[in-house]
Amino acid sequence: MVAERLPLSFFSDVDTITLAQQLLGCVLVHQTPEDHTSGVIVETEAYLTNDPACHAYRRKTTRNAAMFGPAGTVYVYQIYGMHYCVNIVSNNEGIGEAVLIRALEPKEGIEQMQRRRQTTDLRQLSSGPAKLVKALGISLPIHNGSTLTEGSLFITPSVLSQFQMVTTTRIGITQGADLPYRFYVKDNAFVSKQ
DNA sequence: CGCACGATGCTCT
DNA sequence: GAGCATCGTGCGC
Repeated sequence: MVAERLPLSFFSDVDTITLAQQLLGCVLVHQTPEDHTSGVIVETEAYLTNDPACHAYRRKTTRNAAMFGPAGTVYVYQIYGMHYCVNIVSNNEGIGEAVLIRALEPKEGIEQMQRRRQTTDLRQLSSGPAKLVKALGISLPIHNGSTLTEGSLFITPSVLSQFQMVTTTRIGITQGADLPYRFYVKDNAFVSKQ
């Protein structure tokens, strides 16, 4: 049984905070002819256009250009010189908002993920925004600016029938640190930080 | 166990 | 030139 990609309307018909909440339980998939890895999204953060922590807060630049694309666009950026993080762009074209994917529960292609992450510890495979990018083999040149309705990186519907969601402030930022824009699946072992 | 810190390079000021 | 939506290690308790 192969789950279908979520349609564009899943990303375009809701505001950014709602999308961040509704992405919990959905499955992020990287599928190429030689590779199939995936994980259940268990932690997200919303970044809004009027939010000082948002990369698109000031203006459109080379780095953040993908954030201004239509909902369902992929935004990948490099952080601390050595890591990469992946976002799902939300809201209308021209408005720089997105949802950061912060943690996955490993689902398919676990051996491949273990090779990429150089660890067999399932808890360490994708329990952080840069960890999951490495585990799934997401790359900036290939995926930044791509669309979830086409291409090798996509999202399929929720596999969690019922769960409790926890809302907190976001992790690792100084600006906008008091905003309650982080969401995660309660008691899930793969959330980056309870 | 938890906390502190260094790695490392690009982007924007 | 400063700062960064992180991670892994190393040390102290």
